[in-house]
Amino acid sequence: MAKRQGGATPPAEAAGEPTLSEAELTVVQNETLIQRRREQICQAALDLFLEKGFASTTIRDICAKSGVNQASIYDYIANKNDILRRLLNQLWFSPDMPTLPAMLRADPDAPFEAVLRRYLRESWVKKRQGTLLVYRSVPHMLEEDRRAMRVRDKALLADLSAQLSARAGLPEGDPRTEVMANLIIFMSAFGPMRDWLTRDVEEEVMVDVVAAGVAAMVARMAEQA
Amino acid sequence: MAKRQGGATPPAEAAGEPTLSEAELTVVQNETLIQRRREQICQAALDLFLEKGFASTTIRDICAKSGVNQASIYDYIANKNDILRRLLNQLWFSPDMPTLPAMLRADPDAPFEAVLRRYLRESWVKKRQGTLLVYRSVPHMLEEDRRAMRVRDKALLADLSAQLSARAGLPEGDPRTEVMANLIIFMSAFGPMRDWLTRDVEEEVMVDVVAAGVAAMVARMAEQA
DNA sequence: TGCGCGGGCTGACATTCGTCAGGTTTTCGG
DNA sequence: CCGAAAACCTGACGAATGTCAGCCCGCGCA
Repeated sequence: MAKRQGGATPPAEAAGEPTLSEAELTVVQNETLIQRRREQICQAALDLFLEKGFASTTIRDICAKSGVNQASIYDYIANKNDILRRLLNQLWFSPDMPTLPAMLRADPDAPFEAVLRRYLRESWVKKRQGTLLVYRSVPHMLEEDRRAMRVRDKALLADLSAQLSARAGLPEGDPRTEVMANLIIFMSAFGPMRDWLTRDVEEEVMVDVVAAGVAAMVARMAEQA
Repeated sequence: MAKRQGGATPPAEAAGEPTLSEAELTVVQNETLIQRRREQICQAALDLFLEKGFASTTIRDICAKSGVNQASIYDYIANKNDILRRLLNQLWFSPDMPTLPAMLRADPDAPFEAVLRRYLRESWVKKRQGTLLVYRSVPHMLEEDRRAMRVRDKALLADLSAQLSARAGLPEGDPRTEVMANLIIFMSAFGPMRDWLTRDVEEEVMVDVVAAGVAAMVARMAEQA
């Protein structure tokens, strides 16, 4: 039987977003089986990475939790790092993970606070796991992947910064909008992460308070202009 | 020569803050030498933990970077986890690491924004490494240590929440002040962490924008009461 | 009924890890 | 200048890790 051989697919430029390359494997041929096994593997790995960290999670752990055999697992993923990359693609680069600047642009006449509230509501839960994974796993990512993440982050930042300038009537390139954009991005990303301390507060209350607070920050910045 | 034997000192309740217990070692007797070596070790370990993560940093790495021998290192620290605990004590539990509620209480008549700005300015750089280390190392901390961190975080949160209620004229226990306190804490903690994207913006500008923004958030919350 | 092939699995490899016993070198008071 | 105490280091042990070669089984087709 043909033994494992993996090639790397180049980043899918088509989607417009940079994507981390996922290895291609040619041992198992049933495509739907591959999909199903990969889902098992990635789900188990995500749980374990969040619980024990990437480096302390062993392939054996992942196999035990996902029910895939220690040898077979290499028919579905190329190596441990490949699992991480697949997770990052799902949780960070996925096109159906909404971004704030995109939502702002899509609805330029809606009030900032309303868009923000909608964005937060949609991404709150989804983002929690992704953000934790990303910021914990930075040291274990390949330099190339780290660069991809930074590129995306910078683009997002510039985009939001421009939107804020426009809405607040500030000149483009004002450093304050950049800082503000930075704050907003990391606020909406890390906010969910912090709720391990606030489990007893209703999600809706949290979203409302955050949205109102951020809107106030932006308004204050605009009136100081 | 007396061989290594470590006992654990109980948390130093005296300081009022919970502190992670550090192992006591009795091999080397020159106390100032111990201090110096420990500093070398901890500094090297901090750099490496931040760069490669706790689990992927080996004792051998730490020895190479600090110049301490692989065997001798166990004359100064009990084990790898003991190094982490010592770092957390320095960077997270240290009494000269300022906290916002303490500064607010110390100066109850000063305007919120001014205190906030002072707090941010004092803690911005110091906090960066500590926060990164803490949030990345959670999976590798002993459950007991994790609990200590959570206790401290909850206390800080409740403290700030109460201060905010008082200053904003909201009833104590209003969930919005808790969310707001949470936001502020993680904002001032994670803010510095994000500046890998914003190295080109002046620190002073950043602090001012953050302080003004947070103050606006709080004001908005107060006027909605 | 026999056979080929897709997929599962046992068992093991080369490394690397944290840790330390015990010998070797340095230091320094007398 | 000596000898003991203090500090340093060589070398190794057992355990755990990522990875995979190669064998096994069972299903569907002839």
